[in-house]
Amino acid sequence: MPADPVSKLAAALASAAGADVELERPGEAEHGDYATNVALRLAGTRRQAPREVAAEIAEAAAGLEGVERAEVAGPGFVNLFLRDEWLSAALAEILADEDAFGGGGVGEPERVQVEMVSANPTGPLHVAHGRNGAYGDAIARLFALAGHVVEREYYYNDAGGQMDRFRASVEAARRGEEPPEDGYRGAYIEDLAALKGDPVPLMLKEIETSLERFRIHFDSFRRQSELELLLPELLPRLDTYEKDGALWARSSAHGDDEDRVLLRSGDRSPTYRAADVAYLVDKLDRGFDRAIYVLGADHHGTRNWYAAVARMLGYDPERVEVLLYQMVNLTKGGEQTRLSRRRGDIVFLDDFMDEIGVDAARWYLVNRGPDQTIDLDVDLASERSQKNPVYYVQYAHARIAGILRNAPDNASNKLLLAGPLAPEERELVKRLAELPSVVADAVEKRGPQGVPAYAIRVADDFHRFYHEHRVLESEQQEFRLGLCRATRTVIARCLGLVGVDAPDRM
RNA sequence: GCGCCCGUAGCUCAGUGGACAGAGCGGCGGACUUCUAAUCCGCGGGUCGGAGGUUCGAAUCCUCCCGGGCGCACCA
Repeated sequence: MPADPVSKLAAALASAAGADVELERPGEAEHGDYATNVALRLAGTRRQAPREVAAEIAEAAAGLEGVERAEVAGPGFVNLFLRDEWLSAALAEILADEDAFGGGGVGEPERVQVEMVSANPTGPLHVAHGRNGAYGDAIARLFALAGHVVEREYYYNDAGGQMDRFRASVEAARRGEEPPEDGYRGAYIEDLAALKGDPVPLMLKEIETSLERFRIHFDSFRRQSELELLLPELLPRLDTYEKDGALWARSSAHGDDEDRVLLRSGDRSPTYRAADVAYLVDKLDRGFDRAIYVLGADHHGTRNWYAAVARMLGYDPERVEVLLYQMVNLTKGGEQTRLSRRRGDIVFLDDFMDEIGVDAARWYLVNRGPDQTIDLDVDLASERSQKNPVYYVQYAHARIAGILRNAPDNASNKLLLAGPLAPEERELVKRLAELPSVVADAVEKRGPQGVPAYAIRVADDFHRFYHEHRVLESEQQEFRLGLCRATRTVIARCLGLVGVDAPDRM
C-alpha cells in the first residue's frame, strides 16, 4: 500500500460517514486543515438540509484519530482541524515510503508504450519536437511512477518522397547545385554535404544525440521501411476497396472521418497510412496493453484513423491512445518565428537548449497544459533565467541539501515533537502529502503541467518555512530534519518527472 | 463549409461543479552579524470573451454568438 496519508484520512471519514469523501485543502486557515463538501453532495439524495448532514459527518469526523475537531461551516462544508500528531505521523509515512512516495495507486499495472517525437530524419529536431518529447517523456515518467511498465519508442519515417527529396538535396549540395524544387535547404544540409555517404544515418545519429542531451532515452526505434514489409500480409485483413486505380481503406465505416488511400494509383507504392497499419499491429502484437501516440495538434485528424484501424483488425480501440499537444510559437526580440521546416529561421532544439539550458527547456515545455499553445520569448527565458520558476524550485532543493550536509551524523530519525508545530511546518507537511493526488491527477488527465505547478508550491512553502525557522540546533531539530529530507525527496521527484535536474548546490 | 484547441490580472499562464478567482513576471515599498537573499514580507492590479440555460451553487456543464490558432493530400 503506497503512502498516502490524506487518502487514508478520507477513507476513515468515508466509512464513518457512510459515503465517499474527498478532502481538499481550503484556502483559508480558519477553514481548517482539510475540508469536504460531501454533505452538500449528499443533501440532495438524502432529502435533508445540507447543514444537518454536515453536522452528522462532523460528529463522526471528530471521533477519528488525529482529528482535533470538526466544524460545520458555510452552506454545509465540514472542516477538519488536525492534531500535530497526525502531521507527524504523515511525515513519518512519507519518509518510510521514500523511494516510492507519490507512486503506486494503479490497480492493474499495464505494459505501456509511449511513442514520441518521431520526427522525419530530414533535418535536426526543432522546438516543436522538443515539446513532443518533453510532454511524452513526462507522461512516460508519470506512468512509470504510477506503477506501469513503460517503454519509449521513436518511429522513423525513413521511406517515401520526403526522404527522396532530402537525399536529393544533400546530393545537390555536394555537386554545388541548388536543391530541387521541394527540397531542403539550410546550413545543416551543407554540413551533411561535407560528409561522406548516405545522409540519413548521419541525421539519425544527430537526432539521437539531441534527444539524449534533452534527457529522453528511447528503448527502441522502429523504421517505416521495415514495417512496410509486413503490408502484403496485413492489407488483406482490412476493409478495403479499389477506386481510381488506388487501394482505399473503408475507414469511414469504422469511425474515421473519411476513407484513406493505402496504395497509390500508378506504382501501387504504400502511403504512410499503410505503414500506420503495420505499425499499429506491430505495437499491439508486441504485447503492449496500451499504445500511446504523442502527436502535434495538426495531426488531430489521425485520432479517428488509428481507432478505425484497430477496429478493422479486431483490436480493442481503447488500447490505442492519441495524445495531442498544441503548437509552440517562439518569439525572439519580439519577432515571431514560424516553426516551419522549409525556412531558414527555425529554431532548432539544440539552439534552444544552448540558449536557455536543458533544465529550463524541459520545464517550459511541460509547464503548460498540452491543449495550450505555448508562446515563449527565447530572449526573456534566457535573460531572466535567475527568476525562472525552475531555478526557484532547484534553489529550494539546494538549500535543503546544504542543511543536510551540515547536519550532525548522529541525528536521530525519530521525528519526536519537542513542542507544538509552527504554521509553516504544518503547511509544508500538508503540501508534501499532496504529491500522490498530484501524480494521480496528472496521469489521469494525461497532463503533466500540474507537477511543475505543484513543485513551485512546495518550494514556496519550504522557502517560507526556512525563512521563519532554523533547522540545525533548534529544539525541533529532529522533526525539522525529517521535514527537510521529505521535502527534498518530493522536490527531486517532481523535477525528475519533468526531466529537470535537482542540484545539491547552486 | 466541416473538425479539433484556445479566450481568466499590464504580460505569460494555473485553476473543469463548491466558501471572498490564484501563481510567476513586470510596478511600488520593506527585511541579510543566523543552516545558500537565486530567499522572505507587504501594497496595487480581474465585467473569468459575450448572451442565455442547468444547479442549492458555474471560470468550470449545455446552447448560441464573437475573436484567435491548427487541420481537412494518392506529403509525413
